[in-house]
Amino acid sequence: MPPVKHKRTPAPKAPLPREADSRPTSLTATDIADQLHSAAIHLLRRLRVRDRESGIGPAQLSALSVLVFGGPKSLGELADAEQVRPPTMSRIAAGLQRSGLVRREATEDGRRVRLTATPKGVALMWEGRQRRVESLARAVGGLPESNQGQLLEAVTLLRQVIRSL
Amino acid sequence: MPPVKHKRTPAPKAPLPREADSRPTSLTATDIADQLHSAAIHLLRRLRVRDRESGIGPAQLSALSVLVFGGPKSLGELADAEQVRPPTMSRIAAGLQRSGLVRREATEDGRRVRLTATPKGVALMWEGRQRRVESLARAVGGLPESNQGQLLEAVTLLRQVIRSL
DNA sequence: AAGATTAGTTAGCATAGCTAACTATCTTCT
DNA sequence: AGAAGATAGTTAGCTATGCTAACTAATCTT
Repeated sequence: MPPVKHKRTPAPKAPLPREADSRPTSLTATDIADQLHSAAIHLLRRLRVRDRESGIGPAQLSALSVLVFGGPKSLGELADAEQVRPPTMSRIAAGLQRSGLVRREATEDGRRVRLTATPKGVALMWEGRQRRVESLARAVGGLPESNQGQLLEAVTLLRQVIRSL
Repeated sequence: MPPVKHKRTPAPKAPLPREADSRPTSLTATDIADQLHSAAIHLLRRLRVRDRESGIGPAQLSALSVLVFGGPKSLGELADAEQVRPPTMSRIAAGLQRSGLVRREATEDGRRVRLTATPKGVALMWEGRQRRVESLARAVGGLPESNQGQLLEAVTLLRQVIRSL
C-alpha cells in the first residue's frame, strides 16, 4: 500500500538485510514482500464480501475447503492445516456439523475422529468458490493477455515462495 | 441460502498448467483468479502467526497501518479503507486509542473525528511490519533477481486488478 | 425552523481466536 | 496386569471482530 518511503526507522530493532545494490529491481526484497503482503490483504478483504453470501463464516469455509479438496482429516490434522488450535477447530467442526456440511466418524483409534465433507458440503464449497472468484476473474479477464500471462507466472513464483516460507 | 446452481469447475486443488501449450495465457482468467485467491490465502495464513506477536489484533494492526502509511483519517474513511462497517471501526479505533496507539481530535465538522497515529503507534507499526514480512522477505530474497522483478511487476498489476474489483 | 442527511456510538448477536483444565483413549514401562 | 505417561478432543471462559438496528448529535436543505 505505501510506495515505500522509508524515511525514518523509529526503532533500531533487528534490521533486515537491505541490499545496497538495488539495480535490477530497484526495490529490496523487503519492499516486495511488504507489497505482496498488502496486496494479499486487500485482495482477500474484497473477496471476503462474497464469502458472506454463503451463510457460513470464513473459518468454517476455509476448513471445509481443506476437507473438500484435501479429503477427510482428523480434527488435529485439520487444526494444523488451518494453523489453528485444537479447541478452535473443535468449535469450527461443530458448526460445520450442525449445518450438515461435515460428518464425523469414529476411527480405529478411539480418540480420533474422522471429519468428512458431506455431499451438501462439497456442493456448497464449489458454489462458494465459484462465486468468490467470479469478480476477481472478471477483473483479471479485463487485462491484456500479456498481463494475464505475467500474473500467472507470478503466481507460480509465489507458490514457490510460500512453500519455502 | 437457495443454492441451486451447481457449476462444476473441474480439477481439484491445483488445476495446473498444461505443458502441451507453451503460452501461459492458455489458462482462463478464472483459473488465474482461482490460483491468485488460493495463493493469497496461504500466504496470509503463514504470515498471520507473526502478527500475533505484536500483542494487538489483526484488525487493529491493519487499521493502524492505514493511519501510519496513509496519514490521518476520519473514522468513516478508515472504515471504508478497511472495508468494514462504521460500528466495527468505532470499536477498533477505541481499542487503538485505549492502547495509546491512536489519538482522536475534533475537526471543523463537529460530527467528524480525526484519527491520527501516535508516535508509539508509528513505532509499533514499523516494528510489526518488519517482523511480519521478515520471513517473506527472506523467501523473496532467495529468488533470482529477475524473478524478484517479475514479482514486483505482478504486484503492480495486482493492485490494479484489486482496484477494479 | 423543520426536516433530511451524515457521522459516530451503543446495544446485542454470532463467529473465531486463545489458554487452562478436564475426559477418554491409547502406549509404555515395570 | 497395572500404573504412569502421552495423545486427541472437549469444555469453560476470556478477548477481538464482524454484523444490523436503533440511537444521538451535528450539518445541510428547503
